[in-house]
Amino acid sequence: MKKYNHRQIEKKWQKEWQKKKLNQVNQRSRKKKCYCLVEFPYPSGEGLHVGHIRSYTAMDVVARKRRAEGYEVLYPMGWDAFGLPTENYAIKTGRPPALITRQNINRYRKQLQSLGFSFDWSREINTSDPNYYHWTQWMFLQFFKAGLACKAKMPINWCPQDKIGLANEEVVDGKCERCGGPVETREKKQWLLRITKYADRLDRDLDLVDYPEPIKIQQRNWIGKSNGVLIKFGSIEIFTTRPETIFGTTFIARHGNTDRFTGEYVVNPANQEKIPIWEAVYVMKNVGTGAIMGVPAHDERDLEFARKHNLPIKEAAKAITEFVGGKMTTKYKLRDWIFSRQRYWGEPIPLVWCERCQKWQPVPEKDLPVKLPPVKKYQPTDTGESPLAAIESWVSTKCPKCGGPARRETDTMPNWAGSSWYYLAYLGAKNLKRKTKNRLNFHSLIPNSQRWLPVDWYNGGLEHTTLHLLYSRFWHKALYDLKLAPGKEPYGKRTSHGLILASGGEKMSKSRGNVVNPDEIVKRFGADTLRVYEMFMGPFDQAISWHEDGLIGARRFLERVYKLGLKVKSQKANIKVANQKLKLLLNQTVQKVGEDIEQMKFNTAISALMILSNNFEKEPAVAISDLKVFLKLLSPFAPHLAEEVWRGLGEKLSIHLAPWPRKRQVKIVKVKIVIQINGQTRDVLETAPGLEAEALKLAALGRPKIQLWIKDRPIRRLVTVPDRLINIVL
RNA sequence: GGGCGAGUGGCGGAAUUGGUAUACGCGUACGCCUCAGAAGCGUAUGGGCUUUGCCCUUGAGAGUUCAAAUCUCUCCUCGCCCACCA
Repeated sequence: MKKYNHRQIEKKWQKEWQKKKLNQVNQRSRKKKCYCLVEFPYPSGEGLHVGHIRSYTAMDVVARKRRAEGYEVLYPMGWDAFGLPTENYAIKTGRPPALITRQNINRYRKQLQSLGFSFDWSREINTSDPNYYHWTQWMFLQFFKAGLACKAKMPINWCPQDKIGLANEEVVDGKCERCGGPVETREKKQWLLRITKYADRLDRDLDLVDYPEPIKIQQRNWIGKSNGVLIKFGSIEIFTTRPETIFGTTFIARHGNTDRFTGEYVVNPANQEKIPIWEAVYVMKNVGTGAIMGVPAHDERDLEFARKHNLPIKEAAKAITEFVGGKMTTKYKLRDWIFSRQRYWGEPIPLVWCERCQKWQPVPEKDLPVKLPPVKKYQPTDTGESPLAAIESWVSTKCPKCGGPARRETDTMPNWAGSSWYYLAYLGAKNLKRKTKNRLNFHSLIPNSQRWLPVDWYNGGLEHTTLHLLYSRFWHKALYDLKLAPGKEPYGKRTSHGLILASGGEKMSKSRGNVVNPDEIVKRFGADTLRVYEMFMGPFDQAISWHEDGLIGARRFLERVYKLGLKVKSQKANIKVANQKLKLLLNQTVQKVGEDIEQMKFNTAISALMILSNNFEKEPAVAISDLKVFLKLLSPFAPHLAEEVWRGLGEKLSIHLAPWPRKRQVKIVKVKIVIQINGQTRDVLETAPGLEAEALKLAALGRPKIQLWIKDRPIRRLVTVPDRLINIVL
């Protein structure tokens, strides 16, 4: 075969790797472990997004490097399969969500497999599988029993025309996305998970993990810890972080729908002054105590409010020496996690309401999972309950405690539930499939968790920083307190990828019609080209636009590598030792690629590989061992092509079983020293390294170009940087 | 309103973290190859000029320094996330 035929090559090696089970992890291995995790996709109808590929390729590169470094690597994949779009599609088409989900998953799996990711497919999980949500429900019950779940009235978006509750996403500019009518706020009793109980630990334990600083900051801001003081103004207790400004208080305000004076007054405990009580829109109900002391002299919003309503604005108050009846306290902005949805396509909440006991009773563990019953209509009911409420035979049940008549909870869980513990589920993926699973307890379901947790490296999207990532940390901590999971934190290291935008710089979306289909690219250019392009296109953590032109560059690079393989294979003389320059470059590349992968600077890693292959091309002959080092460095990025060329050189074992190249010390024989005059580069000197400052000075001054610049002006100063630079200041 | 980022050729982007600005790739031009095209290969490619060489150039302006894309300050523009954070 003389031409780089990506279709044939990629299919061949994918089959071979699968047959040899190259990517299956041995959980009991004695080797050092490395758990690499990427956010599992929601199997939507649109198919795999090129953004998924960016994240998955990056971690695939890391996983492959770790294997080559001798680690036992777990790199799993699964499906975050519950969710609103599938349900809405079911409503539209009348087809069961489970069926739609199965079809979407099959498509996603095929797409992911076509890209040659080294996932351990024997551990595939699916959050909508009853074997999976069995345990999501089980964990919810543990939280319920531990007092972490409670029901409370919460506002929801309500469309009076369609008579359904709406997700935030379905409300566009205050209007219902379906009918365009106005959306109201309604109070509804919802299940809450008490994440606020963990606010302090979620904040504090960020010190224990290796997350990028902006992510830590964003989580801290979201949790919103603030130390302040509770002060009573008569019957109203306010929260302030600035107690010293109390003398400047000219009014008290609590949350209201409009700005209005209540007609009531209280006394300022600091100076016994009588001040009015107002209701104000700008005061937030959920922050602090929901009431503030208005200090226009110190707070701009207070000032604005006071101006608008002609309230007195005092000049700067004296510092308070001792405030009256105050109490030091800590408040958080974080709110409890609303855990119910009035929807069909989610995990049923495994509780029943018993009339006789007048209590919510947990479904006994032996009766788990509470399976989603088949329904005819997926529409929410007119009353805003989930479609499950319409199935009387399912709702009506017996109280597990007293045997009396009882009714099932018809709310389901949010999609964040299943994804909160999936890193654990991968460890027990094989057990989840077993028929005997009901006899397992949680500890034997998730084997070796002590050894395999925390996740060593978790890559995902920035948009999940304050939702999934925080929920999952909370879930883990709750499990930890119940002695169900090891360690305080689930994820040791977190990184994030930048968004891939369409070529115009806009978001890719179906409605804009600018979505790039990876299938076509794999077909036309090959999986390796797509992988290399996505790693080369720009800095990994930054948003970047898609440019089809760049694919051509990646493809050309791989074609040249292919040709290089043919050239080396057919060359007559077997070169054993490369020339000095090449040897140095080879070792620099080993170092550069290794370091760049660790820092996720994939674009410069590929660039270094291109420079090396360009240099190989210029040589009349290349040592086979040198080319093999290059191929090994390339193999995490372009696993199929690297394998093909590697085997073509006579190797019997897969390149992916070969060890990562070691750096060798190579003596540097020549350095370029920049000669500057007044900070401007005027000449470059090539010399042996280790030149002393005095010798360098003489060499520099001896250069004719430099002579011309200096003429007879006196040298005021000399600055030298060894083996790098000399600056002559005139 | 708050927070986090980012502004470098025609384009995507490099820059040893203060030490040759524009690596690598795309595009473009010319040449080779070819009956011809495509592909491939080679050379060139920030701008300007009075072109052995010189001057300018990292959003704008100032500052620190022998030396600034990099550090400091002021301003401008763009992206993302959150929200009336007491």
